[in-house]
Amino acid sequence: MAKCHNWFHPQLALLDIYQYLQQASEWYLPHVSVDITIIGFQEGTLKVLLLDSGEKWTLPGGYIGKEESMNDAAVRVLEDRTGLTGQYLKLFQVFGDKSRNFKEDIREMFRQQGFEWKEDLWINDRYISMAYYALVDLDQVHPTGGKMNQPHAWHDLNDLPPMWMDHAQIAQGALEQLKRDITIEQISFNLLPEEFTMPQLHRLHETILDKKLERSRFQKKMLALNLFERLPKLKEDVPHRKPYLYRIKDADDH
Amino acid sequence: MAKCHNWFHPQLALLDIYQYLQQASEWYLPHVSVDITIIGFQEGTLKVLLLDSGEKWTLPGGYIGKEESMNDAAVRVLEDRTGLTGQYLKLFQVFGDKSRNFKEDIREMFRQQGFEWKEDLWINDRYISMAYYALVDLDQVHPTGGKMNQPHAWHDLNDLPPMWMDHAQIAQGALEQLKRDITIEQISFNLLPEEFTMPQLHRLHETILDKKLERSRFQKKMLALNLFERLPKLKEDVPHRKPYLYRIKDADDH
DNA sequence: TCAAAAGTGTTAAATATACACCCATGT
DNA sequence: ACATGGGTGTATATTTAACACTTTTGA
Repeated sequence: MAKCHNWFHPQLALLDIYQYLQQASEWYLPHVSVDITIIGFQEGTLKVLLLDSGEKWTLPGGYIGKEESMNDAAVRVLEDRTGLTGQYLKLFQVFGDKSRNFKEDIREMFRQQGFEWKEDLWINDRYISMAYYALVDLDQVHPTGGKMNQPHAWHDLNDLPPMWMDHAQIAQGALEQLKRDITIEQISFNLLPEEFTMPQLHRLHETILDKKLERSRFQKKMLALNLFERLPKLKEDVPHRKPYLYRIKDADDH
Repeated sequence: MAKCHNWFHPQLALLDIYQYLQQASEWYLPHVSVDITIIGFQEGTLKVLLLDSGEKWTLPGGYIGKEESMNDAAVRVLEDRTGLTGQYLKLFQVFGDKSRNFKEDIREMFRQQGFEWKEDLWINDRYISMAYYALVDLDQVHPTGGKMNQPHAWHDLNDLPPMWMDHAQIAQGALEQLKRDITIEQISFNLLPEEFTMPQLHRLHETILDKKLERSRFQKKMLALNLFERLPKLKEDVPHRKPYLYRIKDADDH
């Protein structure tokens, strides 16, 4: 269920790996992968969930089953990594360059892990990546590392570590798409807890767009959308005047 | 070079067809196709270039070569059909449903054409469609029917004939994307001749968005963009006062 | 000379912007 | 009481919308 460059785990025996690759090439569509930029928001910065693959990091990804719809594959991969369903998830771009393969990276990884590398391995193929981004409430996520229990961590989306292939570019593309999207439709609340305050939403938008937004105007514009309903006040943990809590209005009926 | 359901031509001998299918499965990535909604504008209505495949019509399409970038494949298909390069061309959606195959349609077509149908034909597979739309100056296009010289025709985009599979849905999606796109970026002029008038552009936007746009405001907004430069007047063929001609300013340098 | 289409201007409404003011809370 | 952050109001600028007026042209 993991991606071409994420399928292994140190504990796996040699046999298991080649067995897994054999099975995968039977179950999945060849030459097509799904990569997800899972975005969270914590302590005033945007985070992205990455997997540790040795020297470099990768986006969580997977393949599309031969009997599986593309979107279902994306939902499956996201759930596998975060344990969450029903999250905001959107295909935002397709990376289809002919030279897009992980051959050299995989060879290096095999060398590091002491596996025998073969030219005709399924995962050496050229892949078209279906690039999704997902918005999650970071505090709700308990990353599992997927079925393979891979090492993983939240990284600053604006300060990415060395990443494989074009994965840094994909994550960057996700951020740019997110910037465009929140100026048109109201989706940003997916990054916040179910109950949130306007100052929180305000800081979130400033962080995503990376620019100052006038406080008064932002609040009025958001409330004028008539999408949120006000609840009693927020108490705990805030040092000064307690802001109102809001949540999305009638999320189910429309 | 043609699409799974468009690859044949009545003149082709039986041998040629199976030979072609054999070659195609060697040259192209499996399970992935490229379909293009080629949009033109004529006599106040939006047109789309369709191929005649017997009972139903299809969008022009093709496959991605194993050594070819996805976008290059789209450019190639578009040029094959229209003889044009450098047109506005954009991936707008991916259709990845698991049940997306042409099995029954192909069987019916084979029956009509008197070919022997086989269960394991390459073209019976499930396909993920990379859906592009292209904007062309209809008067510049001399549709060739592609390398296969298939029958083809311009159809009204708002009054589509019976089409294969989800091709009507794809064309509809292209139109909806175009509506969204022209409200944000100025791309509509790609549907007009190189030199055009503001009334032409005005009618074009009204047609695409399917609603009245106030004439005065539209003209001022367009000119305020500072994207067009005014030329001498349009003469011939117009019945009343002759409008100014415009063209895009500095199309090359920016 | 008149109707139709094109080009431009003028005013009112709606929105965006900037900033001011008051409220609640912890120190 | 005062500094900080939150909530709201008000004056101004900008943009959008509606419509009026003038010009050109063919019938």
